[in-house]
Amino acid sequence: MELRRLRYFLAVAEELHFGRAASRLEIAQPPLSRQIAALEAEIGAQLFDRSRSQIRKTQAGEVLERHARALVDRLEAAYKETRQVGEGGVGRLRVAFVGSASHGVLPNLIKSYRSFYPKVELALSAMNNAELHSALVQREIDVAVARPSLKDDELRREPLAQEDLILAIPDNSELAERKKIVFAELGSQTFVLYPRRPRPSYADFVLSICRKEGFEPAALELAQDYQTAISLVSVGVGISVVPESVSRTSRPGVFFRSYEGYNPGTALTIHARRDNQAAQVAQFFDVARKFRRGH
Amino acid sequence: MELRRLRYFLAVAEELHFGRAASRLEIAQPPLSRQIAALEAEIGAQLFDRSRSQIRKTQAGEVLERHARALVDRLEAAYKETRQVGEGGVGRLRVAFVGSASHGVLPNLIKSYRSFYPKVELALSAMNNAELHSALVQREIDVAVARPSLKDDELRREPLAQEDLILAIPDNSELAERKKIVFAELGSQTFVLYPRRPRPSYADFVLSICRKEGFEPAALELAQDYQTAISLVSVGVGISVVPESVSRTSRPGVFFRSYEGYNPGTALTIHARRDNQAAQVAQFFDVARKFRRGH
DNA sequence: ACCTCCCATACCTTCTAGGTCTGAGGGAGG
DNA sequence: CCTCCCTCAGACCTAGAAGGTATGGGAGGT
Repeated sequence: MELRRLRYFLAVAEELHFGRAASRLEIAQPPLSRQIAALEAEIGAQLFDRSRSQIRKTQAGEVLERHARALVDRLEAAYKETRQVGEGGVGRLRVAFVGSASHGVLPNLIKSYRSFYPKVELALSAMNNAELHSALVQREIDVAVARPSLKDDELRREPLAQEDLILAIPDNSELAERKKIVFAELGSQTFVLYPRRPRPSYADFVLSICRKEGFEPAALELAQDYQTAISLVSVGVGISVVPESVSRTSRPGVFFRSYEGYNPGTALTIHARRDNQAAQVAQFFDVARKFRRGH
Repeated sequence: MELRRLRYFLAVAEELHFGRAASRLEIAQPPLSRQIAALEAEIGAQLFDRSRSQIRKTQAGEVLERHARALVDRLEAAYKETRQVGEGGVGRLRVAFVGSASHGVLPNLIKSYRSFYPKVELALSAMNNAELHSALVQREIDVAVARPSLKDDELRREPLAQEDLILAIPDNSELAERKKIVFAELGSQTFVLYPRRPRPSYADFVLSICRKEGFEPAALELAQDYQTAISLVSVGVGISVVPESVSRTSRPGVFFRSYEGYNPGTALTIHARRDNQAAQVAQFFDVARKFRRGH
């Protein structure tokens, strides 16, 4: 059951002449005769009629020829496809990102990657930082775009973007009327934040700004993710501290306003398992690097 | 591009463990590692991630696995089908016969063969002796049923049936009224015969009976084949000498009558090229032999 | 009857796959 | 933190399969 014999068989089936088939295969004629004989023994059927000067295929030979041709072609195609997947030109890349990344540079990065590698199927999903980390560890995703980053020595990381913080304010809030907003004066507001675990969380980060500005928020409201948080703001539950890029998408019921005061900004970082050697991942990182330079 | 490597690859892909895969393949582990490495080099893509204690397939590995499984299965199926065709259980058998054989033992022989080898596809066609011969030589058919036989040392032959001759008479002929018909008294009749070439032909054979009975027919009418001849009889053109078995099928306008006089009978013989070693042919001859004994 | 063509056999050579031993590297447990 | 163990890979040798050359035998053609 070796493919060499099928290839030899096909050569003979096409030439109907052992000598010519052998020279086409660049071997001598006797080894070819032996290989065909061995194939016939292995299959248990005569493949050629050699009784005359002109040899011809038997019925069994005709049947095998059809199959063999399809098999050899298909094997070649399989090798080719496998190689292409290995090189990263085709395949699949599973990317997950924090919800608040979906308005800034990420969509452009995705577009850019897609134009470089149009045959790579992208599986996109939104998660919070904790879910991103576990999905990476479980190998459910290949690339995670986290804010600001995930702490794990198993992961390689690459900064993607740095941006200022701004406030998201309900449009019925008196804050919306003010000309300028000073962060230190927000002590009486309700702050919409995300879950505090795992630490250090984005919530801790925001609270550290409050502390720096000299107050603890009067009230907190926790949302599971960015989408929920911005919805709570839009219905007037409270204000939220968000990356500047989300203001590019306007949303009914929500005003975005910059503020005066401590603004450490926030970063987006892309992550992948160090042991994920897939070409698609390396290429995603390459595109991200180029993208950041151009930005 | 050798199949062995694909089989090895599949074993590793299933076990995800070189040692276990090797023992399943009944080889040692190092040769297996080398073959997989060689396969990866040949394809030009990493197939397994070996960075951790637990091996895992890469994307390329997943792609190749699907293809490889299908390929190995299909090759096995191809070998099996080829073997079966070689053994004659399945395949194709092209049988041609003289038109006058289609009413006697031949239909029963065909039925019998079909019940023994239901998976052999039978291609049946009717020809005259000359066409049978050339079709056999050209390998357009595998088996020829001729009357009485074909003279060619390239052919093996086997008698199938022997039967008496009878007369086919138009129903408006005065002969149809007679109680008994004496062949020697048919000198004034028009005889419907077949072409005289190639010699010796059935026409020569019938004329030799006339000569033996002491006359030359008053007139001859030539038809290309049996079906045409019997049609000419049915419209009153003349009488014809035919094998007894054709009388089993009644035909409007034609009476079949036996006669008194020289009746050498006529034989059906099956033929095949000596160099046609196909199992289906041998099996057809076997069935014919059995059939003749039972008859 | 001889020649020619073509496939098969005999015998030798070469190369590839398999075996054994061993080392390197990571993970787990003391 | 060190050690042991597990697993894969490299070095080296062996064996077996595939390839090469020389030659024989059978069929067709002249």
